[in-house]
Amino acid sequence: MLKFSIHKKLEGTLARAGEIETKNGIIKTPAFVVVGTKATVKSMTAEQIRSLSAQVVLANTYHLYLQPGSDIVAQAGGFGKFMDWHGPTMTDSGGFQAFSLGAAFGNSVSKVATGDEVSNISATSGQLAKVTDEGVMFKSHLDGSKHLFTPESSMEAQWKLGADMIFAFDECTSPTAPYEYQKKSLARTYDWAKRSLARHNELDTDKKQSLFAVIQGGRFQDLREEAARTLGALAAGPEHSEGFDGFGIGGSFTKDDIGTAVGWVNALLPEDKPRHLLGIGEPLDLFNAVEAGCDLFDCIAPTRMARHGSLHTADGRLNIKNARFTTDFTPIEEGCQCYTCQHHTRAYLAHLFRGDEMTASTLASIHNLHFILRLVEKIRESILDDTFHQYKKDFLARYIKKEQ
RNA sequence: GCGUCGGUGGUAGAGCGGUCAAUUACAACAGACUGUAAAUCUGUCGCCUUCGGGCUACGAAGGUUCAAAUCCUUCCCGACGCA
Repeated sequence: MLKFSIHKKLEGTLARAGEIETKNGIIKTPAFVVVGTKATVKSMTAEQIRSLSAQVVLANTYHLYLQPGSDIVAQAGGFGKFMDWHGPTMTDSGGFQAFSLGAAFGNSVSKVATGDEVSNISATSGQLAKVTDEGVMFKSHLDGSKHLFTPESSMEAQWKLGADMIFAFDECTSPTAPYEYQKKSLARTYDWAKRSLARHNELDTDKKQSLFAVIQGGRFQDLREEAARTLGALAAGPEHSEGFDGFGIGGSFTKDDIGTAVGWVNALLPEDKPRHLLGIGEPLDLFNAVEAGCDLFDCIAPTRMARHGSLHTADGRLNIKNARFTTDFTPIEEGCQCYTCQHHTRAYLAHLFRGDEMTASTLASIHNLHFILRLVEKIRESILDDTFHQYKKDFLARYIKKEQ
């Protein structure tokens, strides 16, 4: 069971800086959670993750359940030990795969909406996930075999995976889902949260794991607020220790309303519980979400972008594969303290990418994770010393739109 | 010297009379990516364009045909075989 303490609140906003204490260490919040879906941060060793001063690693239940199997991970002593990560850990419930393998499958719909999506829940061709009130029927993307995930089975799998913080099984809806569907789905996610909590309490009698409920509701204020109120009421408290230890905020927003919509939720959630914004990790979004009261963020963006050659700099992202970098013998970013920038040039990275060398992914991931981890660290410091607004303004003035 | 088979866009390699500016792959040039179906995916890729189309192209030069990368002749180049 975790302890969460708030050290400083930023006046006039919902932002706060604090600490989460887990049995495997302390997380200074706001914090960026590194994603290691299959008990590995793609292309990186645990030692490299440590060297970045990452605080927490999140793995995915769906993936580890399928391969190598939850029992094997349990035998290994949990996914953290399995991968040689001894700090705090989290697992996602598999709920996101209801979206990524379901409504999103083959539909070029992404988690962050543009706002122009057409409401649509009928495009079901080739989907690998089907949602019912009981749970989600997955067709494994690995071998096509069928697997039913329920709130109960997700809790059981996450129990075996052994993370410090786990998530209730939820339905992550598509940005294209209309209001009526979001409303119906929200009721289901609420029901699943209660089922998750019940099963979690049966399994975790020693309070080893902390369970986060997930707030859904799409882009609709009334649904988001309803979810925050109803699930917030189930938070653990002095007289009710078997409640939720934190909250995840999931589902879809547009980039523009990410701050405001998250704020609707956090204004209503119990203040003394950590809030994890699921799957968000671009600089602008991080600033807005912190300001709207979020404490934790996980995102695949830094590592996936890195593997695809898109690298963060203070002046925006650059595509290292562009022709202009083939003879650029400066670091990705002048002054960057990451291993990659301390030892290698843009030209070298460009060469590794063009040659499809595996080291390209590693070096690029080190850089992007360093960039995002340091960014969130600096955001935290700026809350503590009351310079958040200035820092946000200065950072974004350079980062947004400016091309190198 | 004789014979056989070949010479196609940056590369490899399809096409073998019209539907061919020419399949495909790679390379190249750009773009996308937010709880990882992702070391992935998308677009462009002869020149010009008012995006309708126009022009020049399949070793070179001629020729046959309404029509040629595709057929014929000669030449040049390459591989192999025989001398």
